[in-house]
Amino acid sequence: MLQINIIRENPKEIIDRLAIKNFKAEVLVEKIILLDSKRREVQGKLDNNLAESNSIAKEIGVLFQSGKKEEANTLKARTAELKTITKELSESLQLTEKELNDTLVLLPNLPHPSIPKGKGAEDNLVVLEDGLIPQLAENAVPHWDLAIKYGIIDFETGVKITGAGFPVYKGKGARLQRALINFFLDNAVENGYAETQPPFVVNEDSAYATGQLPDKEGQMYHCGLDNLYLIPTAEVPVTNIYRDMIVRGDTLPLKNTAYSACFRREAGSYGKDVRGLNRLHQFDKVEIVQITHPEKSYNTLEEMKDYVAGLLRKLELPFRIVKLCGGDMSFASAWTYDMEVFSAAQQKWLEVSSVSNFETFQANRLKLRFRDGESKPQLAHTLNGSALALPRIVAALLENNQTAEGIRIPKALIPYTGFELIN
RNA sequence: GGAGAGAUGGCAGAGUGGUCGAAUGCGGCGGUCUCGAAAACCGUUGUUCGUCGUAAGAUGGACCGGGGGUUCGAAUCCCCCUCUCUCCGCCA
Repeated sequence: MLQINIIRENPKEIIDRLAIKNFKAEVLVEKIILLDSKRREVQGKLDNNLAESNSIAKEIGVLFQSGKKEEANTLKARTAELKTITKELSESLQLTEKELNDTLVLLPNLPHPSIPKGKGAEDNLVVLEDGLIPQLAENAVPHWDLAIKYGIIDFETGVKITGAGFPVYKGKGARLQRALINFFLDNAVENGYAETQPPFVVNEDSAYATGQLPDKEGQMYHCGLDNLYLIPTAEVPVTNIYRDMIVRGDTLPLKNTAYSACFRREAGSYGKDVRGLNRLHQFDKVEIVQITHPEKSYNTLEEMKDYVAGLLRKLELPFRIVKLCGGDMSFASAWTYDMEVFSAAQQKWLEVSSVSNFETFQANRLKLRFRDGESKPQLAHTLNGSALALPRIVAALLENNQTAEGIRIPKALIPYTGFELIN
């Protein structure tokens, strides 16, 4: 959520910058400015009313104690009038505030000034390509066929026990999952991220604070009986650790990593994009989260980007990094890098990580602030990224490393898997 | 699932319906003392929204889990909700 004072001070700039995200903000901004000034006007009146009521109440108290009942009763008559006005005003204030807030949450985050305008994925900027794209043998097959061939991922049994998008990993497939999770966590810890095990289910407040609610409700699995949501990413519980907090400035940056299963309804997805491991309802991911000082967040973004690139190099996967254009960026992000791995049998780039700086957009809803010395609390910046999401990594590993003897495990991973070959 | 207790400032913990944003202790910050530190002593110590001000600040409002109500006046009384804790039951 954007801060109201920024909108109040530079409405024109807000509109222009949101246009980069192909978002037409004129009407909303106008409405917000109007509601904001109404809010302040009403609040001023209400405050004056309450001030008068308060002072009369005090007078009455004094009069009662000195036994001047009649005078007290005269004053009571006046407070009755004030009371009606106060009630009206505070109802009006509540309504205005709610409407203002409801409108405010509709505005996406401002893209960083360096973000190019663009319609969609085709306008993203490739900032780095790394690794060699393997030349596969004639008879190379996509990962869903390899999964069956080696008996490591069982999609059909997943359908039986749950439904499509919930595969069962078996044998070396399951072992590979566990190896990747440990590999990613160990790397993150070595890089200064504090390992965390958050709940996989969150309450409404948390889902709201990180922006899943109110608008992306349909993307999450909901436990109606307890009104809890299955997390779509560890970002939600991990970032919420810091909800409603004012931290000391010298404790920044706060760095956390967490493994979690992620649950996504993926309503509306269909077709060949969902084949095999490409898009699942439940998947595993290791997430990295940082809370930083506003002045340092863009250095941090680069650092996180490089960190993820390092992981992909260790896995010996060909990848590219794209800087998303305005049109392809998420609602809450100010700057996003996507990391895409080349899956050689599918001949496709698969997104395996997304690293974003949200600046104060999330912190504002989270009420996550820091204080430098004695100064006023100030909103922190939040960043997060996948490091990494497993299914597409597995897809690429299987496809790119297929040989006549079996699937070769990258060197860095062998200590974790305990085997060099899936055969 | 059953029974009970509770929710107050960073923490602990008081608070006959009026002068309570809230005692006290701890912690934090500043100072005195000291070569320095500890101890002791003194002072200070929340968030948020208006208005005025370039600012420092001044001033008014709100906030004692959340929401309603009673009252001239609510941390204090009433109702609803949420959460936490204890005991019993069940159980990884």
